[in-house]
Amino acid sequence: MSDRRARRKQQLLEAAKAVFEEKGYVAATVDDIVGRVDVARGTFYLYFDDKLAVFEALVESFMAALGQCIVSIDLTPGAPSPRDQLRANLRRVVELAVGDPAMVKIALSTAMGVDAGLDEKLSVFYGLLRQFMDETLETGQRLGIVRSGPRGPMLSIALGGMEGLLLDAVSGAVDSDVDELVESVMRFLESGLLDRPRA
Amino acid sequence: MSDRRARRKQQLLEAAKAVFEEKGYVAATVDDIVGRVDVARGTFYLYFDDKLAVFEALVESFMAALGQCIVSIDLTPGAPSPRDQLRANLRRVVELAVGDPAMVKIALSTAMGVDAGLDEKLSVFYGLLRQFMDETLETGQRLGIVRSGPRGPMLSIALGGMEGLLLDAVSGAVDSDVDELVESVMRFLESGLLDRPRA
Amino acid sequence: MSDRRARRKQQLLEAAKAVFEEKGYVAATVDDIVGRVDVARGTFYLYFDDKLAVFEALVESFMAALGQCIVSIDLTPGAPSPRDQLRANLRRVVELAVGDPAMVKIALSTAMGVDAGLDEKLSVFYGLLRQFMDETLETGQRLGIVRSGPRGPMLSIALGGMEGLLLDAVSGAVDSDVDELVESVMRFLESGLLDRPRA
Amino acid sequence: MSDRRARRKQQLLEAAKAVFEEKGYVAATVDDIVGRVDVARGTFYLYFDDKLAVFEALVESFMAALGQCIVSIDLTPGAPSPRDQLRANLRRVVELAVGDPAMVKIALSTAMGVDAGLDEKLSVFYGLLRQFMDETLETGQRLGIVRSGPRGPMLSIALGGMEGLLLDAVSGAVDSDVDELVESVMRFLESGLLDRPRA
DNA sequence: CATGAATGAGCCTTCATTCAT
DNA sequence: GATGAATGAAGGCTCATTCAT
Repeated sequence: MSDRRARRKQQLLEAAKAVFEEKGYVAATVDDIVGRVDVARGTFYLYFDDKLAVFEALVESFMAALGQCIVSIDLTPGAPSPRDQLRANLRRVVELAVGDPAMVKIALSTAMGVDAGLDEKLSVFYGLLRQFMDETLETGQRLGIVRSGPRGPMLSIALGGMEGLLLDAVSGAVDSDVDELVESVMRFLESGLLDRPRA
Repeated sequence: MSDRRARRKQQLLEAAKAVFEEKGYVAATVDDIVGRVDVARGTFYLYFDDKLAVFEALVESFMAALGQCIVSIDLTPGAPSPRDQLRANLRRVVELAVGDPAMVKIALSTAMGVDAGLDEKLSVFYGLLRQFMDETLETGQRLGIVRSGPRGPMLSIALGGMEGLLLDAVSGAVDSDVDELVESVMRFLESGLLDRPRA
Repeated sequence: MSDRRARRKQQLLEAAKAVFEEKGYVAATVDDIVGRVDVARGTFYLYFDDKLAVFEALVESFMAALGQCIVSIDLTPGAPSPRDQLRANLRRVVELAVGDPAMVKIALSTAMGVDAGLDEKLSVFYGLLRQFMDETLETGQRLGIVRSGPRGPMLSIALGGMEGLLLDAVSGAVDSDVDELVESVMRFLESGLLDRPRA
Repeated sequence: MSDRRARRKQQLLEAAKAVFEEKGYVAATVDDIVGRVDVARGTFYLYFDDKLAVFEALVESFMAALGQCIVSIDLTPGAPSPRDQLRANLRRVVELAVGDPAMVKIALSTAMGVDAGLDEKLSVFYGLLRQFMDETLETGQRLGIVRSGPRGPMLSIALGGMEGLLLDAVSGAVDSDVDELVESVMRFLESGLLDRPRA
């Protein structure tokens, strides 16, 4: 039954996720993974070509989910304000992250440098994300919603800031309440960290 | 001949830095390192206990340098404004990073998850950095220089943002002009990304 | 349903023959075989004890067929000349070989060294063949049809020569016209390769 | 010292030769090989890239030696008769074979089908050998030394016959006296197996 | 009869580390 | 100090074979 197969594959994916989170990709062994599901080593290879394949499956599906969270700002009259749409995007991303802490750690701390092929895919993904955000920012600048100035550093800081916040949230360094996280980011985007500089 | 020893050790450290940057800690082999210095494999072990030791030496010295960059805000009358002191701190960090791109990549992309012992040390370092910044922020809030509100998320975003910016700078995604990088961060801290929300 | 069984078994035998020819015994997998018949892996084991069993079945049936091709020289008066009987033997062997090129390749290139048990059986078969030929040669020598001298090397060369010719025929290195092959061998047996040595 | 290395490599080559002869390439394990020399498994990989590499080294050096045995027939006046030169070629080949029985078994029974790359090299070698012999035969035919007729089958039979004889010689099925082996082949080449057919 | 998921022994290969020279 | 040959633990992967359905 393909049902059985699907279940087994899911078990292996989850076991792999846990193992990768705990030990990192390289230290993780196929034995660790199958040990968690209590199946033989060979079984693993019935479902994945090799160790890298599970890792890729995990990261890619997470990246796909992340991609789903982010939708273009709708500028048609009657649509919610860009600010609210941005907040909605943020909220979806934060919810995704908070709902799958292990994947956040895996994707953000161990995914790069694991394999040339995967690195390439991740780079492409990050590149697309960055480009998408860049276009959004450009539109925002035209509309006077986003402060003017070179967008490159803004993007790097904003994306890095999100990564930092999410990582700290899932690792318990900051409270992982979705509303609070979203508002924190919004405040940072809106007013930065320092109080209004005089003049 | 302690001079000779020191030079050899330095050669090995630099070779290791280059190799770690190129291949990541795990994929890097002791052979790669000694091959660059054109020295026998056994020689490596005359200078370092094991592979992890070089890595730690590199990361720790970088962390130490980083620690030197950051000095407490001097509130005595007559000292430069806190804003200028913050900017000076930032500038030192950015200069350090831009001056040693390889270490930035190593410390920020491959350092975590490599080894339990190293992870611990890094955590401690990050924890101290975070705590120091937290106290700084607290002072800032008391003085009305830093916007009020929970500091945890602010810290996570700010530190993550710095990481993101520095990584993108050393990898060429954004221009690595020190002044521009410093000003970008300052603007982000001062006004965020979005323009003044109306009302 | 013993008919159905027989058909299935035949399908598997033919699939195995093709796979063994292409990849050799060791590289061939049970999966390759069942994949060709589009049958599940377990099914294979309903018809054969193990991988070696199919191989043996193939080789043994080929050896049996080969054995059928070779009949003792009939010396009764009125029988065809020994030369013609030899030619007839040869023709049957050549026809068998040309009609089943895959088995020729399998039996002559990959059969030895595969498995101790099979090696034993092959050795026995070759031994019997050799012994039979030896007796035939002896008779021939007594009748003055076969040149005198030690028969061992003659046998080795003649049998090896046949193998070489048949292998080259089925692999396309020499033309595989039955008549031509038979006559080539006859000429070799009758006059060797070199022209009449002078004096 | 490179001396030590050379000795070790030689030991491993000889151990590998023995193992390949006994078990065949595929059944042979690197463990079998190092076990014979009583070194650790890793040591093997200091001298050869992988299991295939030793095998290739063995086969190629044997093929090279074989190539050395065969020299073109010298037709200049005053040179020994072509027949004697042929005999000398034969003798060198036989001596090589008798002096290294294991390699004969390896090269003639297990070398094909082991690896695509090696197969290619062997095919090229056999092809060259065949072509060389073909040219020699052609010259012989022009000079009236070699019987006329299509050379393809003659070559297949002669080469196959040699293989058969050498294999049987090294495996003890026929006496391995060099002179006798050479003369057996010469007789076969000169007069075939059957006695002079009448008329 | 047929299926195909599961098993697990076994092999190849890598590489950090040691140590005799 | 320096060398580099040797070690051997460890892990990825394959595939013949079994067995519950």
